[in-house]
Amino acid sequence: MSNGFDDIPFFDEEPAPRPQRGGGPQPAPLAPAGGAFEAAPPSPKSAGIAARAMAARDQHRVPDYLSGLNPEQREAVETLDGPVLVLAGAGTGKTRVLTTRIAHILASGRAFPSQILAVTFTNKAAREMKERVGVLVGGAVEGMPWMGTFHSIGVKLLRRHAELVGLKSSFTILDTDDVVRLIKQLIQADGIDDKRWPAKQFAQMIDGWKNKGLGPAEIPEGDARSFANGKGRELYAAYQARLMTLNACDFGDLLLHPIRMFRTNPDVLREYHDKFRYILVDEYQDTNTAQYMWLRLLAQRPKGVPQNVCCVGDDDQSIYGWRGAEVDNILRFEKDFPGAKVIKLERNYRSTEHILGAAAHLIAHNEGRLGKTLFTDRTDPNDDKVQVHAAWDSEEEARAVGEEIEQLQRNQHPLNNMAILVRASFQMREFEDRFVTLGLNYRVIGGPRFYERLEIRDALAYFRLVCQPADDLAFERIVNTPKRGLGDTTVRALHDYARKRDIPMLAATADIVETDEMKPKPRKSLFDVVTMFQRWQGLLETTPHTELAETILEESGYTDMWKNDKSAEAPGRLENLKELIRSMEQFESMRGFLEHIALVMDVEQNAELDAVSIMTLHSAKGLEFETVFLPGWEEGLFPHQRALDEGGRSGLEEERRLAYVGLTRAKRRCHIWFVSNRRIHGLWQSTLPSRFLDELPVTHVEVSEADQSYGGYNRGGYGQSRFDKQEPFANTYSTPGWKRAQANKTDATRDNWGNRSGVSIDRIGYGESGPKARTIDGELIAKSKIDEPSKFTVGDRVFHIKFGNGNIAGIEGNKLTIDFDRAGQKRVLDGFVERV
DNA sequence: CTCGTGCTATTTTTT
DNA sequence: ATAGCACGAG
Repeated sequence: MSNGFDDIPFFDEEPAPRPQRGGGPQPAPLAPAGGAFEAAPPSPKSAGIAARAMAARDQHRVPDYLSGLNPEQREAVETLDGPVLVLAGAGTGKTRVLTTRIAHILASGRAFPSQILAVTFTNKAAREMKERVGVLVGGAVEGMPWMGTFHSIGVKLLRRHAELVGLKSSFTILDTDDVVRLIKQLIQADGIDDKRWPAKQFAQMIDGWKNKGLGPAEIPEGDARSFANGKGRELYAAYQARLMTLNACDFGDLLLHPIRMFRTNPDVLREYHDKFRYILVDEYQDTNTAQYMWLRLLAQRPKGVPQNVCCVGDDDQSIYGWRGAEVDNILRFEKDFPGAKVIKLERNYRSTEHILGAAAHLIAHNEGRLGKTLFTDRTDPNDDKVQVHAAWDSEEEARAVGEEIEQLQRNQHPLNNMAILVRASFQMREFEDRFVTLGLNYRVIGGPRFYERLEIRDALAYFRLVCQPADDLAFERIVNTPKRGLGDTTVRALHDYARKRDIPMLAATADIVETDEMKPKPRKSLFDVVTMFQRWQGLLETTPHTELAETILEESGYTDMWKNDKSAEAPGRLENLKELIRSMEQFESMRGFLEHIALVMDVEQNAELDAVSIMTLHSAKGLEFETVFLPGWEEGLFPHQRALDEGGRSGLEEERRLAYVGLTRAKRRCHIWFVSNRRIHGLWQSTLPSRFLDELPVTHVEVSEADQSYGGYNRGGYGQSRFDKQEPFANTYSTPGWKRAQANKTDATRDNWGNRSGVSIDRIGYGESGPKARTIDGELIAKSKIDEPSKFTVGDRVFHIKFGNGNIAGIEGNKLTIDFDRAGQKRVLDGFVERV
């Protein structure tokens, strides 16, 4: 009680009032040394850390939690005053720095837990950070109310100040599905053809604008015109207006409303300036413009007051440009925050030198980097090089990977330490099929998510409507689910009635059943609906929420609907509904539960099972595995054709960063695969090895010729031994396609058929000239394919290695449509056929 | 209103 | 190939 802090509970969300509250420059150290910790409740762990930290400081010794850090990490942790940018390469201990920094701020008494704003992108990252800070500090995370995702913090701000942006504090959060349905209504209401102008596309446009921080008035004229015959802007405005009447926010609003609120209410902003003494941002390279504006508003300080902002990120791992992330944010940090200290973490603790060497050499092909080079001291002659494998087709690829995994398994490697990282999710199927046959456990990460399932969304709509009678989207979703004979006509009538009177649809329904506007049948159904909801609302405060949830699903006939459903998935859906109820148990109320899942759409996986992970490269960011398999390194798939077409050079660079992310996930072993034939959209396409293979350094990479046991590509895994019979095609590397790849590699403008011979297998992945960086020819290749006149003409008789002889039926750039004698009509790349 | 057929799109994903 | 969706018939 002596220092004035003792009465402030350590875990308290709001330790204010603080001595110097009320604006103006703030002295740097807030609490007297030890204040925060002595005020802690009797938690042995936190007291222990605190005591140790303090003791250590008194003795001029390094506190325990700092002692394991390398000098750069320590600098990043200990530079508490002023802006800091930590450029943390993959596997350099980024999370450790962040969490230790928080612990250090707390231990040195610089701030209370509630005065630290720590932002992440995903709930998973937030969860991990909380856990790890908890380990360091001992439970104090409970008292860190401002650690979370941009969105969850946004919600928190908005719930407090909703009225400042014209919302009520009870606003609902709409997810993508709701948004699309709402927009569709608006498009139709406007008499616009919703076939030509899909709601989904417009939802994405709005999302894009919001990512840039643009309201309806601020969007570029061109954008506004490009949708629905120039009605883009009006539609956007109408959408925002509709959200207001619904008292709802979409995800973008969770960022934009706080920004607007801060801009129009400087006094409120100042309150948060006083509050947040330290700001930390994870994965800074992924921030979009709106998040950037949000952050800058909060980070501002009066002149002379240090901006204690610490952003951690890696420009080389920026893989979300396509959804609005601005790498530029990280590149210009020093300009935005003058006097910033930039600390590079380049010492890698994760991977072997071969893996790092390969990754570093690959990423060096990108321009516009801040430039880091990962290194490790750890060199072990037993470490494998990165292995590149070729397979005939994707089926063989899956088979070979399966074999490799079984081999590792026989050598006592847990499946949990292995992952298959694909570029696109359609690639997963083949692996799954194969693993099912082999009886190999696997888990798919990031597939369709629990809360996005139909039955879950339906059930949630019921719950939402009970808690929020004004939630019209929920109403419309379930009013005729299960079927109650309420069709489009009825719902539209309700909708109109509600809009005219400016009341929610449920209320409108309650009104309308009192009248004779409806025919008897729908009227009866509507009456039942209204009665049910009134009953449930009455139970809301009195009945335990899980029990109420069950009641709702029973009484509404929703569970019966699935019980009577004969389809194969019905039992699973019922199971999911049970799971849903179970997951509600850990929440205090139905409202609390709904709030949680609006933001946290994922559900934790069963960690006990020993299984291989299968996921996309995107969802692999931040993870690590002993052994990583990277299949599908082929032109068109990886780098993806669309990234090339739509993103040009920067698209290619983002793909390359993705490759970098993939490689750096591996701790000890990394296997890359490419195939010669892949089925894309149902038809077989011949494929070229990815240009990224050319960009790997010879010193760290080894080409494994497909082993006999795999049936080898030159053994004719497919189509028997056609290869063996065709003289010129002794192996994949002397096919026309491969030759063309070689030709392209050295000179993209060269004749695609540059008939060069003598290409040996040693050349795969790198030229004889060794690992020197080459110019990036992605755009040239992409363009040349379209612009160049084809070497073929319609009607030509051609031979294809897989499909045999046929006649050309059509030509589109380098893609030929061919009527094959035996295989029927196919589309193939011109590089894979020869005139006969 | 419901069911069945035909057409289209098909990278990556969080909140 | 295939799944999801929209439209038209019953």
